Amino acid sequence: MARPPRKAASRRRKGDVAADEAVYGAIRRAMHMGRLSPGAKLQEPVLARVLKVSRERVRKALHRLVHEGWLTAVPNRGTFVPALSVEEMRNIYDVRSMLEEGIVRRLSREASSIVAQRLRAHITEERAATRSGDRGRLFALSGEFHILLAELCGNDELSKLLRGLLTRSTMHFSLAAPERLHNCAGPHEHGDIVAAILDGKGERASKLMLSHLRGLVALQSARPPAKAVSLEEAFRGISAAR
Amino acid sequence: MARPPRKAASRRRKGDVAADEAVYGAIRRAMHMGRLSPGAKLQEPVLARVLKVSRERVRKALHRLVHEGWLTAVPNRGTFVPALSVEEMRNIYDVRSMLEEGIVRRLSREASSIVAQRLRAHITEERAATRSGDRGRLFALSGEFHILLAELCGNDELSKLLRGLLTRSTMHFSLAAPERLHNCAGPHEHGDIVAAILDGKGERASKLMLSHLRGLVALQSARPPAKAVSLEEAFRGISAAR
DNA sequence: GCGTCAAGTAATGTGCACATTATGTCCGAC
DNA sequence: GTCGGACATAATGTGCACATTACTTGACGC
Repeated sequence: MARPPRKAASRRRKGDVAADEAVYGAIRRAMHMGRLSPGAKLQEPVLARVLKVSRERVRKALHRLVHEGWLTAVPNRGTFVPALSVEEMRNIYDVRSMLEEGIVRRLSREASSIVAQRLRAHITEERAATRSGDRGRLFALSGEFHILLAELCGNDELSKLLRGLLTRSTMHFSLAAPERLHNCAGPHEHGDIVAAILDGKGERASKLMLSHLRGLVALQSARPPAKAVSLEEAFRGISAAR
Repeated sequence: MARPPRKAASRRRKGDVAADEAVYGAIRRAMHMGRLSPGAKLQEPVLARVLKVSRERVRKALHRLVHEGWLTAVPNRGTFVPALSVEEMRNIYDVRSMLEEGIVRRLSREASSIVAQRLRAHITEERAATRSGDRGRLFALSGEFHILLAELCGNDELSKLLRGLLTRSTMHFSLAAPERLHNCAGPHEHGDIVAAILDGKGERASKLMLSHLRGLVALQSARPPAKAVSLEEAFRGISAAR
């Protein structure tokens, strides 16, 4: 016979796959909002108490974040927010350059009407966000532009890879300059790239994208001195309830 | 006071970070040797018994492998060897093309004498392995060639990314055609690419690499019907002891 | 006064027991 | 004979208790 239940069916949900995602998202949000300074230590008991979940769930989320490159783990020491050197950052943008150069080249070669429509719609949204001064929206749109380009290639591997690189890039913007309006130099640069793509000018689009990315690297030079705050403060208003 | 030890210092090693790596490597080796067919289910209790480790350690290794793309996890179902579709494979090679095209272009532009030396040494090794008929060595060298190119660029992010893509590519060679001599069409193709790089012919090197990668995709067309074996047989001779 | 070392404390790491879920099997009804 | 459902079994998922390690505080010796 089957083992008799002891605690008589606790009210916990069945799948609970959403709980992992919630914890993961909460930590990710805190980083994206610039609440965690580079070098900060993410203690499991504290996070478990703040997010109202078990320590094992926090551990799992931290492991995932470490594996994705968001955090750095030191054995028997803990998990930390990485303080990326300028060289690491430059490397990320180098890889992005290679991929995104290929992306705009391909899109310039074979841009369908659907692609053109989605690109133009995105630029329109960016301009609207700029006019209305919606900082958060523009920040998100600026990043999504690069994701959109990758997705329009129809290659899932490509999208996934670039998404990882981009999140790590934009994280540094959040950490370095949360007060900045947007992570990309301006919507008009995106507009120029789109125009070149839709004109079939692959070379020009490629060059514009490369200089655009170079501009982003330059923006990262000045980094504020990163004030340290407690985890309780960092996660104020952020929960795993979602 | 501190909690008194109960079992009086078991003989387990201190760090035990090597144990995780050993389990991870054992599973990875089994896949690389073509012992696990696509669709095979990796059961935690079986692996724990075969590899002589705890189930939690197996779980951790499986989670890592899933996150790296080697395995696929279905909630409450288990972990499986993915049966990659031809489209997924084509996507991987597409991304590889973008990255490796940029790599050879860069190396052609700024190839130092050290780079030249290492490239020539690698080609020499490949030729020696071909002459002596050492299948395993040649197989490994063929893959490492692409890794070497990435590493010579001096970009850690690039190396790491390409390594992930390449292992997934070569895994399919192992799964699809373990009896094949090498995963690349031949060492002479690698030699031609190196020659073009060292001559500073970026365009030619780029075109050679692209056709080389296209050739690899073509090799994958014929896939044998994947006979199913038990995990005990698959891991015969493979242990976590290393 | 300063460096060194030892004990306490709180973190991380891990094995275990239990709950939950899916799968396979058998029996019965139609 | 086949379809449907309930039960048994074995897997996965998770919280908990404990071991181990690192850091901190304090005292002692030089």
